[in-house]
Amino acid sequence: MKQQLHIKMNDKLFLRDPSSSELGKKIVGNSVKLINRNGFENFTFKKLAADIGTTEAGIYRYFENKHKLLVYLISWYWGWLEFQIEFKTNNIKSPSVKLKKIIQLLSSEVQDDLHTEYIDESELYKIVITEGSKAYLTKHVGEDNKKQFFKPYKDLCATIGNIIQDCNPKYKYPKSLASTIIEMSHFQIFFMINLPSLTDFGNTRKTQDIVNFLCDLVFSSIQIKSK
Amino acid sequence: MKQQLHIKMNDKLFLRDPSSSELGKKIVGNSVKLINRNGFENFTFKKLAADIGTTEAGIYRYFENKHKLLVYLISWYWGWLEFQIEFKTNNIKSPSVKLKKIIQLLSSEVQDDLHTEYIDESELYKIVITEGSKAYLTKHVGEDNKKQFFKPYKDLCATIGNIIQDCNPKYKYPKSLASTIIEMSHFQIFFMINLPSLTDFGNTRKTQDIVNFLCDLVFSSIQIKSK
DNA sequence: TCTAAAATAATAGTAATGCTATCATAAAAA
DNA sequence: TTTTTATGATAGCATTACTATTATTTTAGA
Repeated sequence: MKQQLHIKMNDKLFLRDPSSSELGKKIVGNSVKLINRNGFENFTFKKLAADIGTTEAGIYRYFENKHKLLVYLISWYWGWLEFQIEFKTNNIKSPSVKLKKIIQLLSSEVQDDLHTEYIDESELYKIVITEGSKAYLTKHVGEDNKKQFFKPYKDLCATIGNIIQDCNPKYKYPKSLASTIIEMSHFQIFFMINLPSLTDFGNTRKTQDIVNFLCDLVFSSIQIKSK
Repeated sequence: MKQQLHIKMNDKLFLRDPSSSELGKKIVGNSVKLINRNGFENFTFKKLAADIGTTEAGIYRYFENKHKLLVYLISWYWGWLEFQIEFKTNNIKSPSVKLKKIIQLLSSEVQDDLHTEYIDESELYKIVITEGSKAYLTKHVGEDNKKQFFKPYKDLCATIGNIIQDCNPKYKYPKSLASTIIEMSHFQIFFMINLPSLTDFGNTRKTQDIVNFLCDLVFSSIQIKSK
């Protein structure tokens, strides 16, 4: 039996833990596919229920509403990515090499991680790009934040901020630079694909170009003031 | 009579031009207030109709749906801002001074511009920050883009990109840097207010700090390679 | 193994949302 | 003055976003 990876989730995000049952796993797994196919706005619990052969009410037993499910998915992704980062930068000493690796992980298409059976990370990555910001761009960010819904995102941002600090302890904006890296890695991908004139990568459409852009941005910012 | 400023809008965004009638102006003006109060998700044409004393059907005669109205508002803002930028950087020769001024305009709370009677720009600015990305983060970006819905945004990005080029003709990512400036000026404000730990401005909560951060980011990126 | 608890399925129902259609009236243009 | 155009009033309908009820199945504990 393969080693399974379990991401611990904030239990205020669900009514019943979806990872604890087959139905729950189907809800999460298929929601990823459906949101990807239809977009979050056109995604409904009724369609999801039909898709997995259960009823709307069945899904409401797991998630209060579709926004909580979205936040769950996005949180799951950030938790998973934090783990990936930990794993893949584990033996890197140099903070700048580490930072570069993180930018790469943020900007590159994800392969389905076989250590997680019911979530297809490459599909989830697409959702994070297109729907990710909708998790917090709401009137109720404040309350959601109090309930710690954005902890995995904030943790990742703090991790990256610390590495930036390690690169240059005098740099004044480690956290803002960290959130800029995270957001821009995804936005530039979205723009490159959908509104290419907002980027310099419309012709090549290579994520490597985005990595180069972000590395250039980050390292010129933090090194210019280091000596 | 005061000089009136008219922003020319893409006429595929509406069914009847809202700027051509009192009702239309009320629809646009009050939608800004209502979206701000309730958030875009909880905003409905029914509520808007009640608010301005008309009927739902009345509003549908102007806008096909609330998403088109949102895109209209956001486009209007970008058009208005482009004009502001033109106006306020008019006599500035130095491209880097110009760029700094633009970053300031993007990041600073807007005063209600009295040259536009029915739209409160300071309210609209809040919508642009919280709801702006929802205009394009959809499954139908592609079609919307073909209909030129995002032209004002892309024009502004091109304007900024050109100024960046003027600062340093050798800089490789003028457009991506431009879109980064635009997006980040707003995201950092949103984060500062709602998720302050994602920024370095949680204590001060001054938009000037965001301006400083972005200027630092931009000028170290473009000048490091200039001689 | 029997029993009780918990999870699921099936069905129904309700208020709100996102529209479209119709018709009467009022205002503006020809 | 007539005709077009815009608005107002009302109705209706399919879908969404839920909640509630009951029956049935699965699981866990004694």
